[in-house]
Amino acid sequence: MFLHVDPHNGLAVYDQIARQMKFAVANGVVTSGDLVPSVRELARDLTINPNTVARAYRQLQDDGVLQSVRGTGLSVTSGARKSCQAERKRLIRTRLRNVLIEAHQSGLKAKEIEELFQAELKTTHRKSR
Amino acid sequence: MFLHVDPHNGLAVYDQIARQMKFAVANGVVTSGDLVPSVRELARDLTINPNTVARAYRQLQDDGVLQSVRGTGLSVTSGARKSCQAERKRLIRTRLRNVLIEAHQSGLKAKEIEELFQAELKTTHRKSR
Amino acid sequence: MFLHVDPHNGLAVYDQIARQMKFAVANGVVTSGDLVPSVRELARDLTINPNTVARAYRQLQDDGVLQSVRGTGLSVTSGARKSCQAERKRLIRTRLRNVLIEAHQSGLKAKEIEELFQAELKTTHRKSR
Amino acid sequence: MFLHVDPHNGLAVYDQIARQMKFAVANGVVTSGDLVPSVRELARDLTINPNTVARAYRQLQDDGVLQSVRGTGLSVTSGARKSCQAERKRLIRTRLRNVLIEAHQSGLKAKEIEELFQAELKTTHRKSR
DNA sequence: GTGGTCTAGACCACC
DNA sequence: GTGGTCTAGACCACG
Repeated sequence: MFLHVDPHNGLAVYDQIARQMKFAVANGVVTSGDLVPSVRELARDLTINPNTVARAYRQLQDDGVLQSVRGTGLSVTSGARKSCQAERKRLIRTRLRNVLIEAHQSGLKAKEIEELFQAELKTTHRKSR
Repeated sequence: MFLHVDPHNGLAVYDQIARQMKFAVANGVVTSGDLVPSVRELARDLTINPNTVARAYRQLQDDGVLQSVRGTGLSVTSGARKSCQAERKRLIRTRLRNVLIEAHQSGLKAKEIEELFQAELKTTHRKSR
Repeated sequence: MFLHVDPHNGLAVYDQIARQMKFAVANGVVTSGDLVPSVRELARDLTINPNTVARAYRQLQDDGVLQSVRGTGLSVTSGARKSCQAERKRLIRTRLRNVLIEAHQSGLKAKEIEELFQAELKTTHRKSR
Repeated sequence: MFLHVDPHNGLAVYDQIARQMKFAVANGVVTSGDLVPSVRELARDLTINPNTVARAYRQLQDDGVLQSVRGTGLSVTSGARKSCQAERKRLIRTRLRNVLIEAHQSGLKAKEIEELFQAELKTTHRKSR
């Protein structure tokens, strides 16, 4: 199973599940039509409360990532991959903007923040060429 | 007064106060030895409960930014500016790294993320020459 | 329950709770992963206000002794025992030094203070063989 | 002037004055019959509120260390030195006992606490032979 | 059920 | 006037 959860990390457990599921969809780990694990099964695997899994799945349905297949379970929707990738990129852009805004307010010059960026970029993307 | 607060911000009010105060210290808006507004005065100005202000100030004491002067009020500690600036920079670096890590995991190439960065940098730092 | 509190103690109630909790952790009365009593339960047992307990627990979180498990309660962190023991020993050494410094300034000779020490040691450690 | 005061040190300012005065009396820095500085003068020297000095002097009168000399000021009482020395010794004994009690509760063996004591004693009393 | 936050109002010691 | 502590009661998100 590609999901793992940490009750100590500050983020709500249901949110961790939803995010990781979207991540998995965006990266093609699960694709359109795939059935996701049942609420009970996933709850057992992660040793968490089934209500929590149900809540995560409900949110994923609200976000159009999952759809219920009557009598069978929940499956990944057809347009899910594209929308998850788009949401992901949007999210990253927003967070990047927020960091830059704060950096600006802190008095960091464009040059300084760019140096920081290049340094971090090297460490995070070093193997991605 | 240099502080303003939004109860619908998602962030706890006491935390907003503490952060903005550290920000003000880092930028020299208030300097070592200055008395910060009294608990009651600030609570009145922000129309919030004095306990909430007190909690923010208590946290700032725990963080070594403020110190109590008995019967007089709370003053900014001597080393506060440097430590606040350092904390601020550290915070920004960490957040920047987190965004880049997530971008990397999302499959964005170094080139793509750099384009995003340059675009956002222009909008946030346009007036900082 | 291993906690008891005296409102007339001079020490703040929330501080008494925090200290005794650290004490309990240091001595292994509660160990890593254990859930501490809930805020409401402990408040009821000690017949004090839940906010006071919450404040004690918040401080213990700040000190890295407790961590919150969302929707479940507060648990003792993994490294807590060692850090609590270390803090405890450090505290005792400091207080001992302060007493000796004051004794020295008061003009007590090493011999006199040692007699005092031996006398008190007998009464406090008589059963510790 | 042999008195100095720190508003940041946690202890009440009036208490700092009273303690230091008793200390000075115990050590013979000021002796029976000596006039202590007037409230106004001392307040000016320490740049603190005269009320605070007055409170310290009032407590010293209550403790029998100072007495008012009509139209002249406050002088050190005749038995002050002995009583201050006695109080000082009593205070030290109490604090020493408290440290030992806590050490005992922390599980330190008599041998360990004695080692700590001897080590600290060397550093504090090294020049007092 | 759990903790987290906030409000309201009270009392204290200190300057 | 100042901060520090405590009580009481409310609302929220989470599991």
